[in-house]
Amino acid sequence: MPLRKYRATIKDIATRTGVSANTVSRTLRGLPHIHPETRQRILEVAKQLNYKRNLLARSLVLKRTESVGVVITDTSNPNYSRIIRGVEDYLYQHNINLMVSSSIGDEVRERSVIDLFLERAVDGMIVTPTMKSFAAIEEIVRRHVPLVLTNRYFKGHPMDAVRVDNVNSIKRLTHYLLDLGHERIVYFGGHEYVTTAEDRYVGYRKAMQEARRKPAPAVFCGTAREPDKVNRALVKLLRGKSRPTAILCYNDDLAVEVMHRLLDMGLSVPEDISVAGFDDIDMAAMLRVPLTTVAQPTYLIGRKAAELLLRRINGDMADFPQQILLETNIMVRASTGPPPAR
Amino acid sequence: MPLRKYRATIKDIATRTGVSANTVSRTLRGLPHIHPETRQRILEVAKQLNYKRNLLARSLVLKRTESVGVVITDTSNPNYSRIIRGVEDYLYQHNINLMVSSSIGDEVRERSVIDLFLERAVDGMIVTPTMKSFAAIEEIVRRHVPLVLTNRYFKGHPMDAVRVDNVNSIKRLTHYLLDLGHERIVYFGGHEYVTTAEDRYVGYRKAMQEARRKPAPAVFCGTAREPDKVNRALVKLLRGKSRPTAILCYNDDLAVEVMHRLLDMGLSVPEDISVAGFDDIDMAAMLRVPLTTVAQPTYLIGRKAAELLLRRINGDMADFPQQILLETNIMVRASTGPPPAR
DNA sequence: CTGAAAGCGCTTACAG
DNA sequence: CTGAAAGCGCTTACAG
Repeated sequence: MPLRKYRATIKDIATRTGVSANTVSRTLRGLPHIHPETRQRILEVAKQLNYKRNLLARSLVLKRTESVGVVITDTSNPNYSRIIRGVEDYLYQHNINLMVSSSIGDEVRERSVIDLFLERAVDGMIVTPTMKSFAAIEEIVRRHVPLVLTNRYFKGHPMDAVRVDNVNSIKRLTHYLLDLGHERIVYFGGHEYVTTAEDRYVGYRKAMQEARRKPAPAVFCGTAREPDKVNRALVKLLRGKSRPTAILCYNDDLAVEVMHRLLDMGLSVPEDISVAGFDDIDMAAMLRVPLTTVAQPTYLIGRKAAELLLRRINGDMADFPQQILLETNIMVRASTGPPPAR
Repeated sequence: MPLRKYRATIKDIATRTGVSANTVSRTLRGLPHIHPETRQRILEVAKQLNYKRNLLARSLVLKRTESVGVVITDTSNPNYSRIIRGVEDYLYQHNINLMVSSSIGDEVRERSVIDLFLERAVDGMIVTPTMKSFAAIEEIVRRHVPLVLTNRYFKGHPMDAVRVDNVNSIKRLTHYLLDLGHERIVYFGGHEYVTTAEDRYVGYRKAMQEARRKPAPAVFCGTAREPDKVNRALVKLLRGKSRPTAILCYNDDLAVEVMHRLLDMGLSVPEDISVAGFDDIDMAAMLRVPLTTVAQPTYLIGRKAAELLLRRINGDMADFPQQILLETNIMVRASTGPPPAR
């Protein structure tokens, strides 16, 4: 049994001031045509009762909640929490509340948190889809609730999205390795159903083709959260007849894992094998062997997504669907170098 | 102008089914005493209209929003975002929405986000106070909105709180250093108005006193976000007549900063000087010199806070005010060792 | 400049 | 088993 909290209402102020609720409401909202004395009395009583408006009631009539929902893979992962912070800072300026939920890459949880946001009548959503199902996303669209995707996107479903150009980023990174003299470069890790992993593989292939090298098949062996799978794939890769001289990892978490495995095996990075990642996580520069990687503007992704979403919420549908691609930076560090001499 | 979204209501279902709104409502909530045929018709129409309940309206009458607000220093900092994730996972099981806001250590922003949560009528809040003012927190209490603090607390204001025992944790860490033979140990960094920093200094002093060593004055020189201040303090410390053989840093971010400065100066860690931190951030184990530190159960702090908060929201005031102290772990790594021989 | 009434989409007694 | 009415705390036309 919840404790009964007293909360002054507009009506309370009205009766104590001897005016109507209408007048109180208009005064509180700063609308004109209120007699100065009336206004002052109302304001005084409001303060005295410690009045705070009830946004619930307001939202119900306005059909606008001034709240936005973010569904993201994992709120505790800095790659995502920085996006959240970017969203948050922008929304804060507009007095809009932010609800967050982690999908943890699980389509059931994804569906469930999206449904709850829908029931809660958020004005819009920003989501990094799990990509395991389109149903939940489709439901948002069907209900005409403004939606901006981040990081990933669905092919053949034109929707607003903010992300980096994964294809091009990895292409540049691959060219950098090619220029160092590498020939046997492998794309390693990630899930093929996630567009980021797929796009990165595409970028790698493009670079290889441009350099007239034969691309190697991608090793979609999962993420750092599945270390056993990753390890098996890595061992297999190294045992193959033509061992790669460079490994492009799906992301930094994986690259850290891979690099440490290699070092544990007694190999040297980058002397025996170069390793590169994606994300530029905090520890990348601090590692025993600082990691070459691609820096994503995560905070900015969040901010841009929030900006676009608010435009949509306010009815501005210009350039729909809009794909905002943000710039990445190749951070060259010690984990990559020329291939070993033959 | 927001686009007009169509949304089926209970009334829509009622008219199309030829029953009253009451009956629809009771059916949808799974209450008994509904004729099976009526129920089925209602359920069918609801599905057909793609009905989703409007939690806003529900909350208004129930005086319960099934939402909770979290105010934390910085949602993008893993030390905090893991707390959020702990809160989130627990709330998810109870179908409660989570709103988050960063105070960024700024009392104005803190006040403002708390006020918005209050207007939004959250059922309760979890906050890591900035400690720069008590007013915002007091407002929550005054309105009888359930509140659980995390990490920090206000002296002389008994409130529910979940945190680690900073005093004891640092005491143990200091004893470990004393046992290694250190005599000149310094507590470094943080702000004196933050209870965590203060408590850590107290813990250090206690250990020193127990070992009959003279505690050194704390160097409250701020956090890693104020690198210049920190650096000046560090240089001054090292130039002093009795240079410390070990530095206990307020947190890991600071310890990383300090350690790298020392290495840059050509000093060896831990041969010339030992360095320890607090938090066990991800990179701590991966650094060039892996960092000795205190691991906090951040996820669990969030989870426990959420558990306690839900109990309070449900009217269970047992053991109020409750102070939940969670266990820490001293992670001994390479950044600490015996002091240099004289 | 101000008020009475209706309504947002639900739930809750109260009848029948 | 079902319905009519009132009400949650606001805002919005509409009068005056």
